[in-house]
Amino acid sequence: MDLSVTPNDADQVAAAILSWYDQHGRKSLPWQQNRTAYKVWLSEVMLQQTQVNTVIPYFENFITRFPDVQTLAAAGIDEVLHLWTGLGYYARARNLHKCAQVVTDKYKGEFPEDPELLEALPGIGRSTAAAIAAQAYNKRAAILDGNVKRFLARLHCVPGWPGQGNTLKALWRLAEHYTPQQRCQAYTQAVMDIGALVCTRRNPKCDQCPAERWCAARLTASQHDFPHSKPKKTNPVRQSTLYMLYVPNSGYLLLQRPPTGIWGGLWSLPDAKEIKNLLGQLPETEEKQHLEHKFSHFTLQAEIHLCTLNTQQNKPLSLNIREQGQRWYNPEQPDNIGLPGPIHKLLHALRT
DNA sequence: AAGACGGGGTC
DNA sequence: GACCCAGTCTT
Repeated sequence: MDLSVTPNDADQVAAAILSWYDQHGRKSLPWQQNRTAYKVWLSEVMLQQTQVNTVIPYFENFITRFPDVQTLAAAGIDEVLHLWTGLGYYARARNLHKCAQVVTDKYKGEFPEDPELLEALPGIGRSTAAAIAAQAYNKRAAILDGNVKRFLARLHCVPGWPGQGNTLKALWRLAEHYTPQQRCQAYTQAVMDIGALVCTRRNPKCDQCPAERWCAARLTASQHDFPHSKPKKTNPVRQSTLYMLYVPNSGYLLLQRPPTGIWGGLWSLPDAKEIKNLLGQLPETEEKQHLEHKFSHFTLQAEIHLCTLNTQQNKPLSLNIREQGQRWYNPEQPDNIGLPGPIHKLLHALRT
């Protein structure tokens, strides 16, 4: 690893990056128009582990429904999760909502400028705090997202994969090293753009890169070796049984999942144990479907039991359904609630 | 320090 | 089908 850098190098590299940004950088992303800290924050949280093109429609929907942080703070979590459905990592949506409330109550609706204060807010870590400080307030703060990690790992041939402690430490050191005192808003956008558009994972366009002349990987033709990829392990398979319990004139029974864990806070189908708790017994299965869904860390295989409960049998259920965390869902008139993608698909595939 | 947490895009 | 992505939080 080549960490033999001098301040002079950093100034030159940053100047080249800024010059590249003026010519080629992205300046018309939705959150760059009429820029506010609220928009920057919302986009940055959405962009955690999610790519720009996926985020754009979600961002537009959120801004339309929640034009400012107070409106978002005042909304119900169910509606926030509903608009978030499909983005994944639903803890982000819960933290987003909580953060909006803290900013509204504690900061009178104005996001703080200090990265340390920003990082103390729910859902804002070191990189996102820096991104908000730099992009919304043009303060000097170093970011280190996936794009910047790849760019810096190549620039200095940093060994290891970015999940490793030492690797991350080296990358943060480099990120701090190159971040300039001036024009930090443009610089942070520039390094992200370079990572996304030029220093891509495969087929990097080194001839278009403003840092080509300083890049250790380019010099040794080892761009494809950096950053090292995460050691892979085989994903386990988890099996479960889920019930699509239909009650005429009511809909399908959904239960809200716990706030943490898979599909946290979202509404999903009950499993056999939950059905038994509610009905005292398992209803007769009319039809079975198979569901397979791959998560990043395991594969879910579920057997879906389709059941219909007639009105005479469902007395106890009718009473219990008033409990919190239980609801009927009518696909014909869907509620604005958070539904996991595969569950939404199941509930709406029946209309044949 | 390591693992949990999603769904979509890409090749 | 494998791999990756504008990270953060929990243990």
